[in-house]
Amino acid sequence: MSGRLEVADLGDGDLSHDVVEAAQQLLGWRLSTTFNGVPTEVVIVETEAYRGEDDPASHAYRGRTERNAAMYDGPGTLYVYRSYGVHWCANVVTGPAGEASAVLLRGGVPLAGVERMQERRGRVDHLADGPGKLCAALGITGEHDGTSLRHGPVRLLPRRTAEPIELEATTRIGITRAADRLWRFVARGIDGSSLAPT
DNA sequence: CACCTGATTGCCT
DNA sequence: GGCAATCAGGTGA
Repeated sequence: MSGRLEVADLGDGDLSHDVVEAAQQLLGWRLSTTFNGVPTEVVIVETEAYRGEDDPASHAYRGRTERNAAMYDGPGTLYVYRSYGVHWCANVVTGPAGEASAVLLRGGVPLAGVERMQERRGRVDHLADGPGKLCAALGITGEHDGTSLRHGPVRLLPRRTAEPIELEATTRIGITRAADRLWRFVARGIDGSSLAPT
């Protein structure tokens, strides 16, 4: 479904508010890892909101399981799951605490450590333009599930610019239940060239 | 560029 | 046992 254009609130970095709002505000934020002394970083340009046990498309829809336990750990937790038995996908858990809501990080634009990402991906382009690719580029795996995005090995960093971000809201990708909600958000006009690498 | 398909494995019914 | 919050490579317009 085609979407509608909006402008994201800048937000305050507080992940405890509603997951749909958080999904929009996370656009322009950065995700970084440093393994073996080599930093890699992307700017987030595509997200999807999954609203806890109320959302038929959420992994938490049928309550807590071993896989989705990190979703119940509260805002700022990283939830990583395996998709289609092959890929890792990363989520930012949001509030309210215990609601088990999370924002799936569906795409990023490389900002730093591009050579390392190219090694991990085994190619030079399309490094992080998909949820599985984003994790592969940053070296995020299931061993990072449940870690803190503020203090852990995978860090969420505030956006650098105060410019409002223009975004498109569309239906979520690859799901069958609750497929009509416009809870996918794609940032427009971010290509990484205007943001200096760390 | 749009659409189609095989690969691959863990999770839940 | 069926399905899934995907990816990459192929085909054809």
